[in-house]
Amino acid sequence: MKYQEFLLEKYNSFNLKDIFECGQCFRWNKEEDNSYTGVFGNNVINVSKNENGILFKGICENDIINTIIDYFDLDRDYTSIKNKLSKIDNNLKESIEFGEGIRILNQDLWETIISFIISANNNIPRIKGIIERLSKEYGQKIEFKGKVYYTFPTPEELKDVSIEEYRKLGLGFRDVRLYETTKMILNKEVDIDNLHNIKDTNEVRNELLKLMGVGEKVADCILLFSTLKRFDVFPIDVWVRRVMNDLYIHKDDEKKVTKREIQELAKNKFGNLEGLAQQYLFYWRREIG
DNA sequence: ACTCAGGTATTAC
DNA sequence: GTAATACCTGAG
Repeated sequence: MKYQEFLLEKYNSFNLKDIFECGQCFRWNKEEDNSYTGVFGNNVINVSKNENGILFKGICENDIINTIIDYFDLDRDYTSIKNKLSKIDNNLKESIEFGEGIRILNQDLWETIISFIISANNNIPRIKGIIERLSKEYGQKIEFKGKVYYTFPTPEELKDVSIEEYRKLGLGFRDVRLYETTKMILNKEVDIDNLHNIKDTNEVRNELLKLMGVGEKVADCILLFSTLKRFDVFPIDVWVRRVMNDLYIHKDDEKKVTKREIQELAKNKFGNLEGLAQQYLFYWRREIG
């Protein structure tokens, strides 16, 4: 646990806003100087861009270089992925030009599960608030630059938290879902460590769906945004439904578009990169309005 | 007062 | 299987 720095000089597909505000994470916040600071694992990292490259600095548990390469998915060739997807059609091409600096982070599976359970039928400011309060109450303290940050609580740290205590943090009806899911994971009723060993995405998905509060959309977000890193899923929320209807389906009422319909279309059009296609389209549509 | 927000669980055909 | 409905909370 010590202060470290890492300057990434050569890079592609790396834009701070695109990465941190494309909807995949909840714990990265913009600073006055336009850098972003976030907590992941036992690390507090500040990321900024300058003429020399991308600068990462902060409190890091292990070697910062390897930590950053892993978390920011730096070994993946996003350029070729974007080229491939851009050829599919002009809509996708435009959305990729808009979000050209997106990278899908390798976020801790447990944290991603809980975060997206909290996201259900909720809005982003409130989701972020709940996650911060949960971390402050049950996580570990880390100090960086005179400010105090808190790690996301582990399953063990939430072991004895009651439904009432969750409710006090403002979780609303999601209190039971956190309580039950934490119990199921601690019991190994669902062995989340083992999920990384399962090849078939649908099989992993079915395991996740056993968790209380994890439905299809949340399961797909977990598959896409966590270390599970499955790109062959297509999370459908209101924005994705809207953009898919407007671009390809053209029904007068987007609520009449079924999930199956969208999923089949996505699979046919985008193939095994559908998850990334979803992310570019989602971000584009949500930002443009 | 009322609607809406990164949906899910439950119940009833 | 598919459709309808309730659900915490806080911001606009």
